[in-house]
Amino acid sequence: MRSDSPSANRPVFALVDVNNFYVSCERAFNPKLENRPVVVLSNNDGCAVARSNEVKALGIKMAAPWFQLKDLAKKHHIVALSSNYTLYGDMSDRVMTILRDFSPDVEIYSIDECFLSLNGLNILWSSATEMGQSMRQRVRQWLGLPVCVGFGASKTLAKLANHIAKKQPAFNGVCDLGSLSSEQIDALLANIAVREVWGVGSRISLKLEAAGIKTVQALRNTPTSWLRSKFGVVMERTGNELNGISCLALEEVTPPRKQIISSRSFGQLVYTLPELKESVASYVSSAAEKLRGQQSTCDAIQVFVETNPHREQDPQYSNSITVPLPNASGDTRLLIRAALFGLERIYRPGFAYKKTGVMLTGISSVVMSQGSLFTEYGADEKSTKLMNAIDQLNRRYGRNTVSVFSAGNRKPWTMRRGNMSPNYTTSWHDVPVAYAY
DNA sequence: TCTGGGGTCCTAGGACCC
DNA sequence: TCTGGGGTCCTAGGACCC
Repeated sequence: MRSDSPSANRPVFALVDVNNFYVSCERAFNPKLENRPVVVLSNNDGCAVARSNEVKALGIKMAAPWFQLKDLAKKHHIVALSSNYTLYGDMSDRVMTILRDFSPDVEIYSIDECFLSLNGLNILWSSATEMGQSMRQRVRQWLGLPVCVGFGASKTLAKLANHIAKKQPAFNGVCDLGSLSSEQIDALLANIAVREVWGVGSRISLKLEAAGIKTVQALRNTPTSWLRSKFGVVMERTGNELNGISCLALEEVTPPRKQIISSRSFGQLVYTLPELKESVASYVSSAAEKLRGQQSTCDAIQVFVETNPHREQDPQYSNSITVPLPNASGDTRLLIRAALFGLERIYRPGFAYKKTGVMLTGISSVVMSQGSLFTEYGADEKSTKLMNAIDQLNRRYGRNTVSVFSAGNRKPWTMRRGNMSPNYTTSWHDVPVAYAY
């Protein structure tokens, strides 16, 4: 099916995205920044993480190191601001609230973007374009933020339409691919680099270009079977999405995180274990807070350290270790103890450390249901059969913590799967599930 | 001197079990 | 006792996103 058929052309998704989000938030509270070149900097004022159009026009790239830009900044009077994530988070919530008035089906995709499902709602408007203009006006009027809106028959097309709305002034901030003829679409897509497609990053675009596929139009006309064989299922899906075959559904509820990272670069190099410990402890504490916030536990914590790879004259060292927990937990003190235990094992004196952090893994939701399973085995059988019984219990009740009692002394005991990865430990408490004797 | 901080999914390959 | 295939779990690494 190609996008020539009318049903494939009908817009199903909208993508709304705030232009230069962090910069626009700062401008909303300080109108003097309007029409001036502005950047917002990352932690420690290291990199430019948001740029106004004036700054983009100077050729300054995303995540460009600020110290390299100082001369340019002086010359063009660039205003540089430290980031204020509390403000941006709050503004983001307000944008999403406004957009929910346009459709109840909203997927918050990132801090400054969301997908809306139109689902026939657009009959309230004479056209999708009119609906998009109304969104723009309302967000601008109520919050002082500029947004662009793209409409398409798939999420990938809506993203692409948003890109067009942003780059081509003739669209006045709203682009509905469904309102264009196939000739118009062909002409548009033939002038957009393949790199701009959602899902095509730097590596894949290089390979595509080497194969002569340089524009979005060329990618759209590439057989999806070829994309599959060269790049896998993800690119195959992208190919289908570009042709108006929607493969990605709207995800309204954000699923709980499967890993939670907390890490940061140091403003100044760090040499000693006590300094690293202090940082690690505070990162664990914020990660654990997020973990409990989503009603989850984790069963392992990974901690890592890195020297500064940009200082090539210095000896380099980076390492990480995964510390399994005896029981799945979200307890800050326990997690800190585990992380510091790991940190001591990977710390090497004599290096200048630049970055450290932790990652919580093996995250599962806290399951309220209780389950128990009693099995009896002879001593010679217990290792295998007991593990099977426990796995079965895990599957049946979705629990990852269970208890094992030995008939002899009734004392709960734990067992580790000998040849499994050290990450995979099963431990038990709470519920008696099996007897072994 | 100064170079972000989060996340996701897919794949290949090893180890293990039956 | 020998052999082997299929399924599954795990990890590491690579790609992507903002």
